[in-house]
Amino acid sequence: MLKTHTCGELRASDAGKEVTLSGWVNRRRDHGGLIFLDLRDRSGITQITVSDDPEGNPPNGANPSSASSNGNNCAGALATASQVRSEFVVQVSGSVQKRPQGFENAELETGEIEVIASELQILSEARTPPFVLSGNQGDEVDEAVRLKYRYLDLRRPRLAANLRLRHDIVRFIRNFFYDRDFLEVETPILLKSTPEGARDFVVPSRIHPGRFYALPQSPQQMKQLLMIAGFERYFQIARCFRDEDLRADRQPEFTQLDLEMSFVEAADVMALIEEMLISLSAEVSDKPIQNLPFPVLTYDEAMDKYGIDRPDLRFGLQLFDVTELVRNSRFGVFKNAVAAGGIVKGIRYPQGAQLSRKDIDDLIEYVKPYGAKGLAWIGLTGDAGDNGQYSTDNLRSPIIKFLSEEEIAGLVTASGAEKGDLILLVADEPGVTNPALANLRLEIGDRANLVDSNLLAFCWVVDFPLLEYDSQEDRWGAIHHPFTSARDEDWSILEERPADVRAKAYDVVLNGWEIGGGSIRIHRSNLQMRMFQRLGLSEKEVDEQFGHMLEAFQYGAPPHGGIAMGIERVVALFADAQSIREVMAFPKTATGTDLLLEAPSPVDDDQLAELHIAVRERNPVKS
RNA sequence: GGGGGCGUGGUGUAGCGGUUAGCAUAUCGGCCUGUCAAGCCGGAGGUCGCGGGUUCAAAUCCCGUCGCUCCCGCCA
Repeated sequence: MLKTHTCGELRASDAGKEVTLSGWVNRRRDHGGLIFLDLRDRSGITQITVSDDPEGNPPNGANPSSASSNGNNCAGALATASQVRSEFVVQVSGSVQKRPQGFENAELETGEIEVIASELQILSEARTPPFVLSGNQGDEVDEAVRLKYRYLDLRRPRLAANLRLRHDIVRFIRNFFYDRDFLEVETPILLKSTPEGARDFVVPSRIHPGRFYALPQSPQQMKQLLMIAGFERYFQIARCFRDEDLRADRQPEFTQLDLEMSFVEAADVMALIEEMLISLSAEVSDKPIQNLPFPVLTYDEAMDKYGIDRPDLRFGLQLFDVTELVRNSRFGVFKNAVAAGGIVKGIRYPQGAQLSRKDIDDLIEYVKPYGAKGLAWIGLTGDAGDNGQYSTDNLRSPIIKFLSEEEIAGLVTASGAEKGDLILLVADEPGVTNPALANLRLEIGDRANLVDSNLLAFCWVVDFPLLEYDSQEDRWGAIHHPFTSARDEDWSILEERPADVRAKAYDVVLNGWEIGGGSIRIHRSNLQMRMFQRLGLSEKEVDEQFGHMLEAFQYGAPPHGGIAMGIERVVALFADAQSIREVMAFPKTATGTDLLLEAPSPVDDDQLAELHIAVRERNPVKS
């Protein structure tokens, strides 16, 4: 070994030891005849002190010792140290010394000691890095630069800590399921394309011209087949691929904790995952869990109170519904929206009544991407009268003149607003009103500083609808996936009232991020067939695409269900990262490129020919 | 597919119609024995993403394009 100790382990109790360390030069502080090197390896940083004085010099020249030579090479080490630059890889031998009193560094684990170098050897020189790797300055650097030099970015303490945290989390998860008798099984990466769900990444077959494999969006079918195979408890840390547009929390390839269990009901899977998440949180985080056991919301409750199926419960500000109150309002925006089948909901902005017109306009702009045409707003600038009601004098609002006293009173009551608060309202179809207010709620939480970032607010969302109508394709589609079972009592209305069928599905949410979702599956082939038909697949299509599943269900399929959790999202939440890229070693950009490898890239014509592929130019050059 | 933001020495930024394109940091050289964002002195480094246009004059205004990013659609 080129080192006897790591750069993170030496303490005052090691004083006097002769050690050899190897690592990267984090920083150099050159005082001429005295040079300090901060030597970094993955375990930490140790200060190396290099001078031409082999005894190690007391501070401030209080006791200048003679430059006696005792056979080591301090002068050589000093000369080498003056050559050394940031990120050089060096090997140092020397003696561990307690630092002189007053010169300890409390910032460093090893800050009580320093290594007085007797030998210093450059193992590898380094070009000047494109950005500063020590400290946190690199956080400000353009992400494109960081991605191109990802191997340098990963030397930075924050990124390195994120990957270590990810390792700790995955190790914890594996051990948790090993201990509970789960079998870890690897499933294929080369699978079969199916039309349901996300767009597939596709791999051409050389041996079978014109045919393609698909990369797994998740190992869904394989894990169900493993249940039919009798394994009863399966899990896998599985790589998944989805060819869809990306976001801060979505990458084209990502990792799931995928698991499946036989002879269970939803409550069994939920209890197990809840236990896992509770102990995982205790293991890797100092933050307390806000509510135990995890609150369970139905989908309808979540949409009603938060406008979204993944509510951030770290703060209140529930939405309120005033559709009935304003159904016959003189205010046309409300009345017309309701008449058109829409809803009118709102949210309270605590102490928002005095926001500037610009701030309010910003909120209106904020809501527009979600389709809302605007925000109606009422500021409670003054006090309520003796009767508890607000008069026009004590309100600030462009719409007040359109509202009756009853409507104003009703709005104030429904919102729970008090003096100084601002009421914000959206009137539109539910598919616009809810997302607009849900995101507005987050924005208000942020602006009004209502979010306690030191909390872990887990919750379950259950009773999802099984199906949703796809107006573009004019058919019903599975919200979760086509193997999800309806609740037993709802099978009878699958054909007649598909919108009302609830699924045996459950999502687990942490601080407003959906970190996992699962369901109890259909395990009987006749019900699965009914489901496929409900989704509008012809018998031929079912046979071609899912025939193997239906056939498998005919050979003794146990009742089963499971869940999948997004590892990157979990790690990002525990790491306080804004993007899952921050917890991946080599992530791709928002357009799916790899700036380090420069992928995707063209391939040789020969290679294409072998795969029976012809590339069609997107914009043919006109000759 | 759509919308917003950003793009100026290596990095982070100021400048937003006429500047010698400023600052910080990194970098290079010199001095320096107690620093830990070391300090002090000095130097080098920019065709302002790219292309086109407007103008006497463009980093600055306009159009296009490329890249990064956030969001909508999409993501069972």
